Amino acid sequence: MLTDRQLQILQVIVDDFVTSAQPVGSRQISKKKGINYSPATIRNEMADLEELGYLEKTHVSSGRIPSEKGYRYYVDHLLQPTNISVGEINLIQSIFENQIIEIEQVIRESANILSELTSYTAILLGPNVTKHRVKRFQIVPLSKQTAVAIIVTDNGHVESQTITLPEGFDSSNIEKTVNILNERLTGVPLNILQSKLEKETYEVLNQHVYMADSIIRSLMKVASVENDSKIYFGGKTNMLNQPEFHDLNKIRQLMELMERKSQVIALFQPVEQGITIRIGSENNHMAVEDCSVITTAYSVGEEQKGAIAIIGPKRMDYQRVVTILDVMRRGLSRTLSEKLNDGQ
Amino acid sequence: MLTDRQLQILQVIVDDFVTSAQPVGSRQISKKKGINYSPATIRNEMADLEELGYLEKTHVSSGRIPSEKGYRYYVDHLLQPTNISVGEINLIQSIFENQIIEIEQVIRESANILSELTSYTAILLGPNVTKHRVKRFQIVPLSKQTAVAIIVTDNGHVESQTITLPEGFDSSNIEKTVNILNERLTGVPLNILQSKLEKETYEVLNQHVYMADSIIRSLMKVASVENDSKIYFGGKTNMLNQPEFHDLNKIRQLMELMERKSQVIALFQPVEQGITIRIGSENNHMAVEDCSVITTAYSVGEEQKGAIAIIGPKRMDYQRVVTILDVMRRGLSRTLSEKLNDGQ
DNA sequence: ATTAGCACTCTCTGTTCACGAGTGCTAACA
DNA sequence: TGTTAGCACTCGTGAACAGAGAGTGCTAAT
Repeated sequence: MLTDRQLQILQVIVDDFVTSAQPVGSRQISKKKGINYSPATIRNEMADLEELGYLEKTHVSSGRIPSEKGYRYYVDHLLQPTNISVGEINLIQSIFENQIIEIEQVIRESANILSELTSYTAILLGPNVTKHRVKRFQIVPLSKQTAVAIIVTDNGHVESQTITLPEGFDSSNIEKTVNILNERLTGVPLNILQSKLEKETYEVLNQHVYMADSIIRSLMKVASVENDSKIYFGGKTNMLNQPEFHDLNKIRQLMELMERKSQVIALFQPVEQGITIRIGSENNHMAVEDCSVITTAYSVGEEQKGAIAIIGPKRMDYQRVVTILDVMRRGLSRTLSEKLNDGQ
Repeated sequence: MLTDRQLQILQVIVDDFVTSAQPVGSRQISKKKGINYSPATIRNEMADLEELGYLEKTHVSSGRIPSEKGYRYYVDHLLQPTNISVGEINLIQSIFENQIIEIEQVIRESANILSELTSYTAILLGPNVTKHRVKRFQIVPLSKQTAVAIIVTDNGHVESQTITLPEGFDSSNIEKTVNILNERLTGVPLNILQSKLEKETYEVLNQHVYMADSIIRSLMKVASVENDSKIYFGGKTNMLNQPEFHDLNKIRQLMELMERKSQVIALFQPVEQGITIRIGSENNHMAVEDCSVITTAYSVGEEQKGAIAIIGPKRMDYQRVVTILDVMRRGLSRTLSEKLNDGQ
């Protein structure tokens, strides 16, 4: 267990290092107000903290920097809610005030504002559409062989795909198909749509229209809604301003990570209640081993969840980011849920 | 006018510098086969070429590198068609062979293959949808106040938007509206849809349904199809491997450029027939002053055009890129036009 | 017209050196 | 016993410098 004085010193070191990016020396600490010990005393404490694994040195006679364990202790025990300025809160709120705006646009804006306020990189996952329910099927013929199949969900999300029609599949066939689909599948959530189509609907369709299996196969494509949601970035290049990213290789790794959807989504895993902070190697990915990732989820209505992440250097202003993220999460959840309810 | 020997030397310098990224010296040139002059002779010629503005030195006793004017001369006069390997051609063709694939997917793949083959960054502009014609309108009600308005075009493109319905706008109103829209607007190209809606359609609608102006205002939103097309990237991080981009500032500028849609589109301007090569400052943009941008257009059917660009360092393998780009352009035009015709 | 030879310039790399910041340890002190 | 002053030691940084290597421009010879 750490003594009060050790906690105090750890806190000062983290706070100082976060802003300066320079190893913190004993003299520097002793000059901080609230600290009334000589540098020598502080050196002794720092040696202890290092032995316990909370601090590190960059070289034998440098000041100390927090280790991952040190950051972890800091975020678990020393993090205090900060006040962010009224102006900043207003900036966040301003996104939600515009009434007409589309959901997608709100999220896009949020990503930008988050990155601006934190000067780190913001990633937003759009709300998962797989829980949406089918509101209406539609098939619009384009030519004798092709048509567009459309699914509208109860939230106004639209999926579409051009499909090939079987030879001789005429408009009465289309009409029958659409009727059966709407009758049988309205209200079905997208994530189980494919299996429903394949099993129950196929039977019925087969009895009433010609070449049902061909048309079902086409429809399966539309129903295979990307189960990974859309990704929105803000401040993708912000990391280039951080001194720890003066290394080309790190930049490349990070940029490549952000190009790969699956890896970006992996950053959010596992999803937990509240705000999650993952420091450096806790992210289990080389490209972000010098980064911390702070994630949280927002909810739209009861079932759909989206997620927010801020990626910054390990030397991140955790207090500030946590506070901002919390404001944003609440705002998004409230606003998007309202929009959803308006729509039902 | 340059002598044959000067041309020969210019060509060798460009070719050599393209692969080595190092200033080329006289001794090095004299050892190339096809060159039968001593280093001293070559030095004299190089001094002349420098005086004429085709070559530059990085410092007073370095070898020479091509100036922008040198590159310009090279691409205008010395570029010879290269053969790219059969394997590479096959790789490109392979994208087009898969029959089922969607247009969007073909373009996405093309961007990736292009960046892989060139090891530069590829940008593709999707075909402009503003020339598509309306095939079908649809309004799907979600609740009493909201609905989704959908436009399907003759090419199978789908635009949708949630709209607010006027108080008391019931399903018979919706039906009437949709009928009028389809009757009046089928076949109208998207780029003039808004004005048609606002003028002619408004009149008619106003006579038959309740609160027509409110509904028209909502529909205008759907019709405001983004006139700038979708952008697809391949190998966004490839530039990080180029030695001229060891400078953080340049990287940042380039990355930021690629985040801004309008600036990316500006890179393609002006669009000209055939393949356009813009070298360094010819691009009129700081972020790409050390880059060359090679662009070309592909066509889908008769009217729609998409565009392809390759961004690399000025020290780019122009011959290879031009050849690859040409293969890709033809392939894309042919394949996408076929897909389009299948659909009509 | 071409080329060999030579002096000169500039970059690059490695070395040395002094400086400053910071530490760990010991001994003195309250 | 906890705290502090003092001191020797370590290491990173930046400047100065030297030598090697690559390449040039010029002159004189071919």
